[in-house]
Amino acid sequence: MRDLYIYNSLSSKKEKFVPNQQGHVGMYVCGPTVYSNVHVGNVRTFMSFDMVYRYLLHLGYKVRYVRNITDAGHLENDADDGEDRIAKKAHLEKIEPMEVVQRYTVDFHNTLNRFNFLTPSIEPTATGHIIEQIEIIKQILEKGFAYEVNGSVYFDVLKYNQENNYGELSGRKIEDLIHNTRTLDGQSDKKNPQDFALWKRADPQHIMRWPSPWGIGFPGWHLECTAMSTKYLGKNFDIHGGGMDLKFPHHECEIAQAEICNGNSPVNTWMHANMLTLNGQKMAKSTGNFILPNDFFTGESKHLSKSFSAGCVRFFILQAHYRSVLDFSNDALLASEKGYNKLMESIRILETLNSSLKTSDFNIEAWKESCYNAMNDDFNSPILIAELFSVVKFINQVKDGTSTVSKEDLDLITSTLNIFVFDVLGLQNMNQGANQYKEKLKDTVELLIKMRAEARINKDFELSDKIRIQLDEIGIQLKDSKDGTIFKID
RNA sequence: GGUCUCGUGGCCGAGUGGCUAGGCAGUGGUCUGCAAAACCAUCUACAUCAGUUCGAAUCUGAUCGAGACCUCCA
Repeated sequence: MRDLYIYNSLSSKKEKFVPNQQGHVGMYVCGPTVYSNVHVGNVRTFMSFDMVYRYLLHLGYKVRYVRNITDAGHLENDADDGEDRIAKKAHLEKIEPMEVVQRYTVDFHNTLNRFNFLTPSIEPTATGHIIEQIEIIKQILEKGFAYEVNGSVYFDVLKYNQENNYGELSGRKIEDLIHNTRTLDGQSDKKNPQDFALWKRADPQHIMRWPSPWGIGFPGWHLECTAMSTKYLGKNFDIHGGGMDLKFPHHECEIAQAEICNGNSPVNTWMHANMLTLNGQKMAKSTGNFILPNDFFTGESKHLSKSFSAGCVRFFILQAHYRSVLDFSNDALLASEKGYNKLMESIRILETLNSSLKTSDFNIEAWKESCYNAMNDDFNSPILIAELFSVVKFINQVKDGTSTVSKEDLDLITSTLNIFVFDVLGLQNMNQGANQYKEKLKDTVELLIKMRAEARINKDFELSDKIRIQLDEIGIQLKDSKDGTIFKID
């Protein structure tokens, strides 16, 4: 099998992926701050890494996939009086911060489950790692790269930059940062605006508070990822992922903290998933320009003309490369839905195909290789999907009798499609989950098909059309072919 | 204002110095009692201008336009 190449944000190049430990991969992905429902943009990022995780697993790697839950420390802004997002929500709703965390963590998991996500190996929380975070702050203070002011501790970015390169990931120069930093009110505690908080003093009214050597307070946002990635994946690990918008300053700060604390660059391959836009603008909670996953299922949104299945949405998202901006629109989703249904339908047809002695001009081995080549080239799911459609066409040709397939190749198509459609892309198999009702429904529809066929033989087209049209209205579509009639349920 | 990315046919989206992904929509055909589905064929492209090259949508420069980050954000 060929090598896997991944685009590394740190070098801005596609690089051959070689894990630290042969056969094992450590991957950390920045998870959500659980202060509100995840929107579709959030889902896209996590889906990108779900696909990465799935493909690495398929390649046979033992992957430790860590995706955190931020349940403390994420401030509204960087000013001294910046409010913790969770605490703010708790104030507003007059409930405990941990009730906020619980509510939206559950929502997060429910949403991802509907989109058929695999569960990460570890899903640690910031509040569960306060001790580890305090230990890191101590080390950074000891090494002289942080300073304490009024019960808060800040990372000294300018000092760090003397020996290291702050901005190496996002391609920024410290001089530009200094020059361009907007002055915010209430930043008096910091020596420089570029410095970032490792620990913040908690005001008496601040409800999220922990004791520390510097007084009662709470950890800074960037710190949790360093603490948890180091704890579970080590001082140097293979892949760190997150949304493009976290590249600066969040990931830059993570690198700085780890460099000082551990003495080396923490991550070999940085991966950044691009934004999902709506009306050409980034989907963001703060601007109100977003749609929630549930809107797809109900269809009740000004942006949607109808409801869409989770599988269809998943297909829509994976039809774009994870590093490209994807613009969401109802029309694009409608087009994807048709393509998705066509793909799924062909998988169903595949089960009914008869093999013959040999396969006519379709090279299954070469096709399979093309699928792997697509994924090995920086997880190019759109190319993979294009390849899948080439076999969809072939399947339909065999069904129509214009092509033939050998038993061996039929098995190879089936196994390869199962790998890429279900294991790698994570598209749900609508054939699965069969139950007694489904079986009975099938028998019922087949009875109607038989009745319609009889009506057609008797040229009673009024009755035959009535059966077909009324079934269609229910959402059951009949498809005639030379070999008889099959049906499809939307 | 600074840094970066992008601008592909009716829509969405790959790709790349010569061999014109794919899906959806359109058109013609096969099939059908009529349809639908499927299959076959087919039409729309590479923002603009200039340069490099035997050859550029792909490289370079300029222009215009869009977006991301610089402040919380997946």
